[in-house]
Amino acid sequence: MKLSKRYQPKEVEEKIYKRWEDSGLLQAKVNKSKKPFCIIMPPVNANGSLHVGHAVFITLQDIMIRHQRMRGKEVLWLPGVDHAGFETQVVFEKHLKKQGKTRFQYSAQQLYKMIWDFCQENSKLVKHQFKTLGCSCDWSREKFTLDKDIIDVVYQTFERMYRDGLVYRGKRIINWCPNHGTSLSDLEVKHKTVAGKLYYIRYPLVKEKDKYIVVATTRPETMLGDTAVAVNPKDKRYKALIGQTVSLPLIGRTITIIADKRIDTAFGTGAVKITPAHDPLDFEIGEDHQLEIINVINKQGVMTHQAGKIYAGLEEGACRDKILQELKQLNLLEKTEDYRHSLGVCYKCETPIEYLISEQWFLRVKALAEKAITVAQRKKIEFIPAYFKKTYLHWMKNIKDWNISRQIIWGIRMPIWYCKKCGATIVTRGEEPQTCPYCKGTELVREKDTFDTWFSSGQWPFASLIAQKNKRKSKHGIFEETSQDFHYFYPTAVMETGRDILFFWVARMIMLGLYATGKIPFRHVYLHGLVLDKDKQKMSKSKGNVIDPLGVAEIYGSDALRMALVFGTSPGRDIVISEEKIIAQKKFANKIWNATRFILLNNPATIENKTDFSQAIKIISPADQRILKGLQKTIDTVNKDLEQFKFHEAAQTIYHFFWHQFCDDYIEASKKQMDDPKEKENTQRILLYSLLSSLKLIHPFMPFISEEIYQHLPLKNKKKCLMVESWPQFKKKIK
RNA sequence: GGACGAUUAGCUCAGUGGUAGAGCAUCCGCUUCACAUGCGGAAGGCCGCAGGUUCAAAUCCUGCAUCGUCCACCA
Repeated sequence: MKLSKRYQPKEVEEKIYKRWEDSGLLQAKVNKSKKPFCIIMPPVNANGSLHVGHAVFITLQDIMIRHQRMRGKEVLWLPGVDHAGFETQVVFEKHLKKQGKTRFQYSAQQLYKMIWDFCQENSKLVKHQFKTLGCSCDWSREKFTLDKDIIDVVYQTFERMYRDGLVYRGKRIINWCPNHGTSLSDLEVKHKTVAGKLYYIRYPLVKEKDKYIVVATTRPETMLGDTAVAVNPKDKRYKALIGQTVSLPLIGRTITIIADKRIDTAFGTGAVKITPAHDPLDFEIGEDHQLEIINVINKQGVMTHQAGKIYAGLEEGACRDKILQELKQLNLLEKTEDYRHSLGVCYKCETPIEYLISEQWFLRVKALAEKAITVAQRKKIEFIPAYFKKTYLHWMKNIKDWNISRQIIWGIRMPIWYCKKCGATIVTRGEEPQTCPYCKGTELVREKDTFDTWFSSGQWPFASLIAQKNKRKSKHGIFEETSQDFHYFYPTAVMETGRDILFFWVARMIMLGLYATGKIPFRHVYLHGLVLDKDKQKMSKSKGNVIDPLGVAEIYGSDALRMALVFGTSPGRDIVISEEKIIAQKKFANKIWNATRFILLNNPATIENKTDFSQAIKIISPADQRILKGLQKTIDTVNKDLEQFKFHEAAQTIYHFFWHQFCDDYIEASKKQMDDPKEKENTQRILLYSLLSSLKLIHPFMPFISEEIYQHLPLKNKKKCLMVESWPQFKKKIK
C-alpha cells in the first residue's frame, strides 16, 4: 500500500465519513449490558449556516463521544435543529427587508409557511456541514423542535403546569419591543448606557399651592400616568409630607405622597413620581400600595387617550417636548441636568424597550428554581469550569416570573382557548376543544401567542429522547408515553454549550427537566467561551474577521480545524483562533501521515501475520524503553485529562508525544535498530504498536486522518473502523 | 452598585504548592534515503504590584491596580 507524500484531507474526509455512516456504527442501540453515554446536541438554529462557534461545540462533543465509544460505552449523540422562534423571525425579516418587503404584507399563515421553507433549506445545508466537520452523531434520531411529537411533549408539560398552578395569565408590566411587536423576557433586554437628561419637576401641594415636592425623572412624558409620588419613610426631608396630596401638573389629577423603602434617598431629590403602567419598579410599588394604573403609551410608542386629549396621538418624543415646554411656561421645571443612565433596549435591534401593562402568560419559577439550586449545591449537577456554579446560583436565587408568551407567529402556538360565552380559559394537551367544559359554549377562540422558544427548548433533553420511535407506556414523570431511549439514556451525561446561554437555556433546562421528569437532565454542564480572532476581537460579519469553518476545513482539513480549536484553550475561556494555528495543526496531520509512510515502508509482511503482535514486544534498547514508557505515561495522562474534561491538555500531550517522542526520538533510533537483525523485527513491532496506540488517542481529536491511516495498517484483527476500536491501555507496567 | 474572570516568553495561550511550558514568530546550521508542512541547535520570562501563610508560592490567603464579562429597579 502506498501513501502519497503529503496528506491530502480533501481526498480522504468525505470518503471516511461515508464509511462511518454506511457502517451503521453511528446508530445507538438500547443495550442494557452496556453503560450508556448520551449527549444531547444543542439544536442548531435553522436560520443560517454554521459558524466557527458551532465548530467549537462539534469538536468538543465529538471528542467526548468518540472517546466514550472507544471506551466501550453505548453512546448516543442526538442531533437537532432549532426553529429558534424569535431569532429566526428576526433573521427572516431582515431577508424580507433586503427584498423591500415587510412581515406586514403577509398573513400569519403565509409568513409561517415561508419561514418553514426557509428553515428546511437551512437544515439541509447545516446537516451537510456537520458531516464535513466529522460529527459522529446518530442521524437516525435527528429531531426538529417543531416536530409533532416534540410539540406534544411541550404541550403535555404546559398543560400539567397549568393544572399545577405554575402558569397564569396576568396583566402585568412587561418588556415590549416596539420594533418587533412582541414582549420579551427580562433576559432579552440588554442594558445600554446612554447620555440623557434628568428633569426636575415641581409637583404643587394641594394644601399649600405655593409649595412643591420636586421629583426627578428621565422620562417626563410618563408623568401623565403618574398615580403617586413616593419617598423613603426614613427621609427626614419629606416625613411631614407623607400622606399629603399633590396636584399633578398639566393634568390636575390629585395624587398622594406615599412612603416606600425601595426609594433611594440619595438619588435626585429623593422623591419619585410613580407610574405603575410604564416602569417595572413603579409597577411593584403600585401593586403594594394598590395604586391605580393608567396606560398613557401604547404598543406603537404613541400616547393613548388616557394621556389626555391634548397629548393623545402624539409620538412619545413629541409629547416629551410639548410637556417640557408647558412645564417651563408654568415655571414648574426646576432644572435640567445631563445624565448618563442605563436604558433597556431590545437585545436584537437595540430599540428602547417600552415598559407596558399587557396581558401575557407567566411561569411561576420560584419553586422550580429552588430545586434547581439544590441539585447544583448537592453536586448532582457539576459545572465545568466550576466557577459558573456561582453565576448560576446567583441568577437562580434572584429569579422572577418568566413571561413565556410571545406575539410572534414563528413558534409553537400555545394550546389555550378562551370561551366567548363565559370567558373561561381552557388549556389542553394540544387537542382542540369542541365545547367549553364550563358553559358548553361552542364559540372558542384560540390564543394567538406562541411560546418563548426557550420554554420549549428548555425541555429539549427529555423531549428529544421521549419523541423517539421506540415508544412505550410510562409511569415516569408527567408523561403517559415515553421511549426506550428516554429510559436508557436519561439523565444524559453532559450538556456542552456556550457560556452565553447559561441563563437562557441551561438554567431553564434544569428547572424544566426536574419538573417534568423528576430527574436532572444532565450530570455535567461544560461551558465554552466565545471564539475571537487573533486580535481578540469578536467575530462579526460587519468587521469582516469571520472565520468560516467550512472554508477552513476545505483548505486545511477538518482535523486541523478541530485540533486548532482545542489546542491552547481551556473551559469557559474565550477561544482565540487564527489561520496560523490551523496551519500548525495541518502540519501535525502531515507529520502523522509521514510517520505512517515510514513505518509502512519498513514493515514487511512478517508482522502482518502475527495475530497479536503487541504481546511479542520486548525491550531491547534504551530507545525501546523510552518509547514504551513514554507511551504508557501519555495514555495515563490523556485518560486523566479526558476524565476531567481537560481536552486541551490531552491534545497537547498527544501532540507532544507523537511528534517529539515518537517521531523525533524513536523513529530516528529505529533506523539504526532495523539494521541489526537481532532488533529488526522487535523494532518493527514497537513502531506499529506505538503508531496504532497513538492513532487511537488521536482519533477523538482528528478522526479523519486517524481513521484513514488505520484502514491502511497491516493488522490481523482489524475492526471495521478505528472509531470502534478499543481505547488504548497498557497491560504490563514498564519501569 | 454587585458578582465573576483575567494579568505567565515578541504574539496567542496552557500550567495552579516542589529547579518556568506549548504553538507561532526570531536567530544559527542542515537538499540526512517518512516528512523543508522537515531536522539539529540557540535566544527569550524577578509568572501585574504589595503584604501574608509555608521548609518551599507563578500556584494558597489578604489588599491594590489595570483589562474584560455578566448581573442589577437608581427613577
